[in-house]
This record gives sequence, C-alpha cells and structure tokens, in this order.
Amino acid sequence: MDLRIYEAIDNPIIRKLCFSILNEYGDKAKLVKIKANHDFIVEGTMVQGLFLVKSGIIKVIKTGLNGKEQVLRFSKIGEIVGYRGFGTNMEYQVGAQSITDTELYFYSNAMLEESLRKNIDLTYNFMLFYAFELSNSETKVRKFAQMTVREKVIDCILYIHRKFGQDNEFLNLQLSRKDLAGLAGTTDEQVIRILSGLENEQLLYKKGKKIGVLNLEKLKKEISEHNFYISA
Amino acid sequence: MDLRIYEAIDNPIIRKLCFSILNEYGDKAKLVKIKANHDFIVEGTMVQGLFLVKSGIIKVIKTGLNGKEQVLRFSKIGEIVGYRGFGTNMEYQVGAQSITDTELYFYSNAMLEESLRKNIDLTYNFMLFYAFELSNSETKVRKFAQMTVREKVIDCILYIHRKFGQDNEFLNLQLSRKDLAGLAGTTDEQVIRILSGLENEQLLYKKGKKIGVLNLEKLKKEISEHNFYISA
DNA sequence: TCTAAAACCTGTGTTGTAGCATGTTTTTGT
DNA sequence: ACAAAAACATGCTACAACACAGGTTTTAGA
Repeated sequence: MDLRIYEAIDNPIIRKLCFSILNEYGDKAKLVKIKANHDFIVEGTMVQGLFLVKSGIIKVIKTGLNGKEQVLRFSKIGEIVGYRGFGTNMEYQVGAQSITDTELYFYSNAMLEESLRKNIDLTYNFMLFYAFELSNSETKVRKFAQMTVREKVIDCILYIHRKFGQDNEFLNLQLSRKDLAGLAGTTDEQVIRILSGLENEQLLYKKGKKIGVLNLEKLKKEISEHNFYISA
Repeated sequence: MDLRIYEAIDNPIIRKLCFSILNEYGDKAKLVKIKANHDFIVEGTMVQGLFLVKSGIIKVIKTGLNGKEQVLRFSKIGEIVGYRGFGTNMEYQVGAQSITDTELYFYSNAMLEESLRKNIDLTYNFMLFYAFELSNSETKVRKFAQMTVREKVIDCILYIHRKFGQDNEFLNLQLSRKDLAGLAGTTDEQVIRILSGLENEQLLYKKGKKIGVLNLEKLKKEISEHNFYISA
C-alpha cells in the first residue's frame, strides 16, 4: 500500500477518505500515467469511475455554454477527481486536465458500488468528504455573490499560496491570467488590471507568468473583512 | 412510522434518505413545534443535530458580515435542515427560520453518530444525499458567476414555481422583495425593477407581495440559453 | 381604527465590470 | 534561431448593477 499519498494530505477528512480507499483496494487499483496538458475527464461523457491523484497537478473545469471555461479548483496528491457524477448523474459534470505530468489511480464504478455496500468505514468517510465539499461549495456561492472582482482575485492568489505554497520568490503554481480569471469568475483583462494594481501597492510582484506574494497579511486582511476563506 | 412525510417527497434521493431516517428512528425522534417567524437554528452556535421538516416552510439563510442576508433555499416537508455542520464543523454554518407554523423532527448528534456506524443503508443514503446537494451547489456557483441579475431573478421565480407550485392565480409561496433579492443575490431595488419589467412584458403579474407566472415557457426559455436549472 | 413600521416603487447619479482595440512581450515549435 | 502563436498589458467606451433619496402603498399592532 502506497502510504506516501496518504501521508502527504493535510486535511483530516480527505486523509481519512484516502486511507479508506487505499485500505480497501490496496494495489488492485489501475495506475494511469498521463503527460501534461491532457484531458482525462471530458465533461458530458459517461461516468466511468473516479481518480485518486498520486502525483502531479490537475485542473478541474466546467464549461459554460457561453464558451467560458470556469475553473473549479486545482487538485494535487491525495485528492479525488471525478466524483461529482457519482450517485446522481450518469455523466461527468466536470472536466479534468493535467497541467503537469501526472499519475492517477483509477477506481471503476463497479468496484466502488460493490465496496460501498459492504465497507461502512469507506461509506462513512465518503459521506464526511461530500459533506465537507458541500460546505466549501456553499462558501464559494457566497464568494461569487458578494465579493468584488478585486477581492475574488486576491482570494484566488491566497488559495494558491495556501494550497501550493511559495518556496522562493514566486508561487509554486504558475497560472495564466486566463486560468486565474476562470478561477475568480471574471475576465483576463480584469485579472491583469487588478494584478497591476496590487503590484503598484506593493502587495505582490510579478514577472511574466510568475507571481510572488509580498504582503500576505495585507492581502488576507482585505478579504477577512468579509470573514470567509475558501478552502476548496 | 409517519409515512406521510416520505410520500410527499418527489426527489428520489431525498426520498430514500428520509425513508432511511424514519426507518432507523421511527417514533424515537423528538417532535418540535414552532410558530411562524422563529429562528430555530442560529448561525455560529454549536451543532446539536439536524431537523427533518414534518410540516411548514423553512427559510435557510447565511449572513454576510456586510449585514446582507443571503437566502440559500426554502425547505418543505421531507427535507433536512441543519446538516451542513455535520462532520466538518462544530458550529452551524447557516441559520434557519420558520416562515409558517412548523413541525420538525429533531435528531441529535449522538443519535446520528451511533446509527451511522452501524446502519450502512443510512450512511449510504446520507452519502448520496450529500453528493446530490454538492452537485446542486456547484451549479449554483455557476449561476452566480455567469447569470445576469435579470436571469437570476427569473431563475428564482421558476425555483419557487417548481418547488411550491401555483395553484390559482399566484405562486403558493409569497416572499418579500427583500427575500427574493437575498435568494437571487442582489438588492431589493433590482428585484422590483426587474419584476416591473417582466410584468410589462406580460411574463408575470403581481399584486403586492403576490406574484403569478403568466408565461412559463418564455421565462424558462430565457434561462435555458444558459442550459442549467437549479433544483436546490 | 388609527398610527407606526415595513414593504414597495421610481428616478437619478455613480461606479464597477466587461468588451473591444491595439500594441508589446513571452512562449512554443520547427 | 527564427517565425508564429499565445500570453500579457493598457487605454477607451458602454452599460449593467448598485446606492441613495424621496415618495406611495400595504401591513401589523396597540
């Protein structure tokens, strides 16, 4: 059993779920290796099962019919991708693509359904996981409803800082302005404008794609007046 | 066992969950009766357990620190209120108030935790329920991110029409403009203006608080260009 | 039934946000 | 190393959405 995945997870709820899955399936899971920039879940196709990220970084998206791609989140080691369709729909409600080289464990519908009927620990941890994600999602609803674009962009920067860290000068995850816009729910131009503004205010610096946080406290403070953080 | 509740539910996922709960606890649950316009879940207080609506209509809210109250949904017979805090936080993340006289079954944390360890059917149905709600919530995120205010207001009218129906001239659930605004994520004035506009266009009529849908198809069509409905 | 409060409505000014145009820089692939 | 494409940047314009102000109608309570 590959415990390195389990050990890399901070969040206790995801950690427990991951343990349950590894415990139930051990090495029976199929390991899938994919290169960077590949779609491995296509929105609207039939749900085959779910993926557990072994290594790499995944972008989870949802396409609006106006063509705009909304970025729901970025997933890393230990996280589960493709689980929304489970139990409710027969089609994937989201798309997923690798943004680095990636290794994934795949669990088919058949495997899962069988286990969930027998392994109450697994089912329980799945339940807690969904409840947790639901809580996150509802916070996100408020974010989109009440924050200004500037606040949303700051929130996204903080999200990346929190989730992927900033080891040297720059955030460990580099995103295009377009992806940032998709994550914040706005347009590229707005993101660019706001980033420029934040650079002028000495809150961050940037060099092309790379962004570095300068004044974490001030950024946090600007958001905290709304008193909610997004952990999704 | 009070099967009237169970039978009143349309949604198969909520139906199954409700059955599981009634089946597990039967008449052991505590019945709580409250008058209209009472807060029975206060945001930020400790989670005691969850409520199953036996009769009446409930408004579920979340207060932004700017003071604006966001209406998350309205709950009726067979639905569960106060479940977001479960498993993740120790405090209620939402508030709930009765908008009519209401009867609720109450299930304490202790009762639930004990059962969830033993009754896999209950756990499984809770899991599916959370997954379903999560799916709804993510759709809602998109709604707030991509719809115009007019579309959001129409979406809310359709939500009420779908969930509570319109028996005679007017929608069965009457809401203040302020509540509609909270549900749509906008201000009273905007709602008023848009309702006036819709009345001029002969899509609905109104008489004080009461609103009646005139042209359901046209209203639906305007939303469906974005191709997503909210069932929450 | 009268009064106060709440809800409803409308007009006007302001601002945040998006869209377009255009130019520059950076990245990518051959 | 070079050309093409993508990403980045900035100014301008238009408009949707909001806030405020002032008024009317409806509701609720004493």
